[in-house]
Amino acid sequence: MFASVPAAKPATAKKTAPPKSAFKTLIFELLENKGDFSKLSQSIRKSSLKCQVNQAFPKFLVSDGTYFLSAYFTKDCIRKCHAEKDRKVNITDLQGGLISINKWEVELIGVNSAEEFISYQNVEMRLVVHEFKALYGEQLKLRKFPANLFRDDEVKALIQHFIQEERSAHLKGLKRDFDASKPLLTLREANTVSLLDPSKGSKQSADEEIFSAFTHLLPKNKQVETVNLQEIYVAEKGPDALRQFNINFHFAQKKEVPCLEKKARNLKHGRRASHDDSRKQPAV
Amino acid sequence: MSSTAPAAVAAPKKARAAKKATPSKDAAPKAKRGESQRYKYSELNKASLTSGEAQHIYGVIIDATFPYKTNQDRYICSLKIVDPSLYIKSQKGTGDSSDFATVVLYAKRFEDLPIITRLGDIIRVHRATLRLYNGQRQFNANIFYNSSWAVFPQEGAGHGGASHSGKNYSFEKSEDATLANIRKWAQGYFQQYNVVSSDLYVPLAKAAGQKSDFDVVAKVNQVFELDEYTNELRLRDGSGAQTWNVLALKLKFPNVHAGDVVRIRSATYDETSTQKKVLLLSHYSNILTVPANSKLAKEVKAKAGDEKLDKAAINGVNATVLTEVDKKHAGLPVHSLLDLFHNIETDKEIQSKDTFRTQFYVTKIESADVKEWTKSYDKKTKKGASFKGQKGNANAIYQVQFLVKDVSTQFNSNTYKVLLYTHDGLGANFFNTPADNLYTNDKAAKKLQEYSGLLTKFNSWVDAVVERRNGFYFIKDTKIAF
DNA sequence: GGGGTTCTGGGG
DNA sequence: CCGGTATGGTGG
DNA sequence: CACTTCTGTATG
Repeated sequence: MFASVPAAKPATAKKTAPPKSAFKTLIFELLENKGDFSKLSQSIRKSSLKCQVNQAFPKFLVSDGTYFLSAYFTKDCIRKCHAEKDRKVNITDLQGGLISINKWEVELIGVNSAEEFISYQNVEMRLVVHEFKALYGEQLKLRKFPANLFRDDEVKALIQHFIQEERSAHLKGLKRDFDASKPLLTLREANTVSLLDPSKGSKQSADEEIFSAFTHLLPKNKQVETVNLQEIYVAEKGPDALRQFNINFHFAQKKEVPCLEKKARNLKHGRRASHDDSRKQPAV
Repeated sequence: MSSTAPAAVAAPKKARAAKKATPSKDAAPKAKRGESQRYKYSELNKASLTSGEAQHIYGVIIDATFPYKTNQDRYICSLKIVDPSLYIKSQKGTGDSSDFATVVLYAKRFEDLPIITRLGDIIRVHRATLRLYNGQRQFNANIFYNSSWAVFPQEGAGHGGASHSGKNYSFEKSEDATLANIRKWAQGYFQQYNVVSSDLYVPLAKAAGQKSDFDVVAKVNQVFELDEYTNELRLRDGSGAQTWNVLALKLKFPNVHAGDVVRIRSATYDETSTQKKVLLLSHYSNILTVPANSKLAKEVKAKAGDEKLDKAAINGVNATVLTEVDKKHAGLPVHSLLDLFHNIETDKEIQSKDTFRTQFYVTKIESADVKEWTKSYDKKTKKGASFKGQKGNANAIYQVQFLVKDVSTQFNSNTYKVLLYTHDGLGANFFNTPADNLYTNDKAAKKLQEYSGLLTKFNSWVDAVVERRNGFYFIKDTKIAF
């Protein structure tokens, strides 16, 4: 949960209590406001998000202790944390640590959910980080296994609801001059009403393609610019490291050791009698 | 008969795994020539705890995890089994934890482990080692080395329909009796005993209070297709009025059906869901169906009951089906809108039929003006005329178009027309009120207005039978259920 | 082993 | 020099 | 034949 976010206090009076997850509250609010971040209450927008970094690469995943989503950094943000003289912060070394995201925003964008697993039905709530601080001292007593926010039952329903409203608004605004004199060739043509603007000359048979041109999803050119994480990785660790990272996929290698937590763990070594070998001896 | 070595049976189905399971070293496989028994099966409670030798066992499965990954190159499937020498005798109340054995199967690949979908199926394990773990008899088997398993369905005779590790599996003729015996015993056991004792799961009413993960035994009241990958199961066990929701991936749990009683191995209470009750699963969680004729399934079914549909429940929180289909179509297969409007162009099978069951939600109803939902129908000209300004209700029929959508067409830009045109009698009872002049019949108009609102509400679904006539789909034998 | 993956990040 | 890979050895 | 274990070599 957020450190200072009154996440438990939705701007609008709701019938149900807010969920015990900052990210879930956030997506509730954002969808309720049709993706308009500026409409969220100031107490939410100006709060800091204290998050655990679940993974730094190849996607930067942060969790609120319950759910994780993907975070994106602005150019300014990267520049600032790389400029720290004494304690330069490497984004890609934050895995396992805590960060406090002090300046941020969220936006609703259209993506391909077949490729982006931090999304649902081609909708993603994108967390853009303008400014953050690494919290080295604090302990990580957050939930160990956060879940994908976009796999939550209620979040899915919420996004479905959003899409459905977008669609029916679209449908309502569609001027449909049905030319009865024109012969209908196929059953599909006779029975299909497309959301696509017929005046644009688009083919009526939009069977395969994906429609996500909803008015409240930001197009690419309206999104806040963020730095590609792979570029950050190369900048911080060099091109060799990236190559090594990719090689590690070819033959799955050892688990990457989070930079921040690999110190205090040389104490335990006594291989507990693992019983995954029927020929090994001792019972318990 | 020639008393030769047992013939290895070619896998009857396509093998799940790519490995071989040729008998390898250890204990039993020392069949002297002339002897026909290479494997000797130990009763669960008599297998040696001290020898450390590999042993071979048959057991009845009463619980199992889904095969899950534990690190870069290890997968585990852990199960509970019983047999006539070691089984849970308590019918209710606390069971004795020593009254079953556990089996832990280790493998390098997901495909090398069994996916257990039913309680009561029989598992055979070759070359397992037995040890005591937390007071339990635990059989460990390294499938990545020389152990192997085979799972035989509780239903059916012989060893057909078995799944197994390796490319093939052996089956000696003496095992016919072994298998038949344990099947018979299991049958009786499941009918007389609860099998899953009450300390092995918690009532749904107590789910919210659980500190960590827990198991559930409940009836699946409904399987709702949430999206192209996911079903939402509606569970009840009679311990409270609530219906619980759990998301179950279609691919992972393809065999869960409405009406089944299931055991969920490992769920947690979702503290973030405020609008409905939700259970969360993990990658090691499993959903196992409890045999329908078992004592346990019957008890749970009797307790769970059905959740009746009422208008107040149509609040957008849970997806709700507002209609019911005439029982005579119970066997009619369901087709998606993709089938009805797209695949029909190429699929001969669909082209050859004209009546389908289908499910959809309504994005818009035309006419937008409810009073225009009915017309006065002229049989000669086959035209409907508005009742506006008219008296009486001569030849009243419904003429309503639903613009609809479903999971299969979720991403495309289309909405599809499904018609309620009652001029030939199709769908005449859909709205539970005969077609009438809605400019004069205020009561009917009001009722239809309410239906209109509920049908187009988010999470409202229509389950309908449609008939294709002249290139259009007409609803029939379907009515709103309240 | 009553559990924690991932080029598999909607079987794992 | 470390660790992963390829190769030969082993039991069934 | 598939698996484990040991050894030597190529690779970085």
